[in-house]
Amino acid sequence: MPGTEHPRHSLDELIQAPVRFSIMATLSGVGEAEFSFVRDTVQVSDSNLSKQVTILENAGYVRVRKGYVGKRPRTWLSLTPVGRETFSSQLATLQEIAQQAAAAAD
Amino acid sequence: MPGTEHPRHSLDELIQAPVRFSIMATLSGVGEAEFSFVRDTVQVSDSNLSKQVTILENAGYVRVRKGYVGKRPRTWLSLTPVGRETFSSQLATLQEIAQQAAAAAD
DNA sequence: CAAGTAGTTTCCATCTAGACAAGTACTTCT
DNA sequence: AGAAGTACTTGTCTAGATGGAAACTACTTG
Repeated sequence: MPGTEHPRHSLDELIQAPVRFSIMATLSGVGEAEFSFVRDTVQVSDSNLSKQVTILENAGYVRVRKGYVGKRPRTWLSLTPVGRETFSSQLATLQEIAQQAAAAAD
Repeated sequence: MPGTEHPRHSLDELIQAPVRFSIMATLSGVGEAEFSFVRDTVQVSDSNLSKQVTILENAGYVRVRKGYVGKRPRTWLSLTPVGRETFSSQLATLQEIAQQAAAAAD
């Protein structure tokens, strides 16, 4: 099908990056996760996670909730509905790219 | 499910990059493809494809065969067995991540 | 001989991840 | 009370990745 745009072009650049993809993937598997849980799961430094989360938050993909456990501050992260939708269509696009290859084989 | 490793850890970063992922996807659907076919399918410049293919070749994922059509030089690309295996497990991992995400959405 | 083909390589400009250091605002320990 | 620790946040800096444009290679064709 010439003239058709390759599905790669509809990938979301923001969550293409491995670290952000991983943060989204981690959050997609749970409802809400603590900052430290995500940091340990993705294996990234505090500062890096903090920065990437800010980017994701500004994009409207991640919700940051601050509260306390006892008297200590704590941060919880979760996907917003938009973030969840975006991540799932990113995965769908990836599958589409994989399948488009099979179609081209004819 | 705490304590369980998130599937994202088994993603290969080399083929996480959209252009390389797309090249692998294109090649996975065919036995062997011409350089120009891949270039047009993935919609990437000659120079970019040439560079990415070198990276994939050095990684052992793509085989580059040079020959002639008539008297003109031509390059064919194909996945090596390792490349094919790597790409297919990348897809399986993506699928797994998608399923976890869907499960958490309930 | 000029132009074209099929890539390849170089130059460059941009973008980004991630390390490291320091800062903030408390809380807890001694 | 003062020192140390907790839970991030922010600033600075650098190495590496990306990709377009243009020059280059080695022929072939008009």
